[in-house]
Amino acid sequence: MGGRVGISVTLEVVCGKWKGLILWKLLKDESMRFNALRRSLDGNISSRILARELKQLMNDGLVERIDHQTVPPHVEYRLSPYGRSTASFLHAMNQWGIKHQEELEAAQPYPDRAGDESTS
Amino acid sequence: MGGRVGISVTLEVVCGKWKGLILWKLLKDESMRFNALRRSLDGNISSRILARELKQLMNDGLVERIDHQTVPPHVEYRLSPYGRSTASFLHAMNQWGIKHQEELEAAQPYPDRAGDESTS
DNA sequence: CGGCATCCCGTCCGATACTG
DNA sequence: CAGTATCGGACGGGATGCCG
Repeated sequence: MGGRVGISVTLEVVCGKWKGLILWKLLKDESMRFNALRRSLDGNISSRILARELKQLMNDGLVERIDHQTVPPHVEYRLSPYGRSTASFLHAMNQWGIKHQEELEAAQPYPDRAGDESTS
Repeated sequence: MGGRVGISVTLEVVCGKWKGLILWKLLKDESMRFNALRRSLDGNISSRILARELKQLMNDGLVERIDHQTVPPHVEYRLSPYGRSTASFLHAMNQWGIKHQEELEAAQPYPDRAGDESTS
């Protein structure tokens, strides 16, 4: 068929709005605490979503959770050795994304605002 | 912030269940007709979805549409030169996906089907 | 053949509130 | 601080049917 390829697997792991960003962030900073990570991600991911994404990432064996067992809680998240292997395609995606953005700007200096004259 | 990075852009372009697969397919076969492409994708993508994905891909300048203007219709889709540049990260994703699958099998020989009663 | 229209459902994601 | 509970909206994706 051609459908059952590695791409699909990777997509399942990285897809969605946040997973890629989380991995990317964790790839650069050794480990991060829950709320620190949360604030670093554009600042507008809800704790509910972050918790879920993290859980899924842990399920896939990419992220490790270190609970310092203190009060107040101090939990850190970091990439597992295997999680670090995502760097291979994450870097490629990042590079391409940067170039793609330039491409877009070059092709459409003014994103079409059909009808939006704003004469003022 | 750290959120506005290339990754996000790439994710927006490739994310979803099909986009990556479509690009991947088009990357290997020079050009394909609508239904041929459709059948090659695991066989179960609806024409509605394929049409939409293709449209979005064209919007992003990655895919070109060649209409032979014949009756019955003969339309072909192919990657634009820029679309071919996605190979950079697509290959990386594919490689990783293949390895990740092995990793999963090694770790969990029997994927848990918890809650899957399917009483039918 | 290559689509578009309609209906529908499940998931993704976010806001808000609350707990240990 | 590090989550969980609940609600609701938006969107992705599929089934079916029809049209040029």
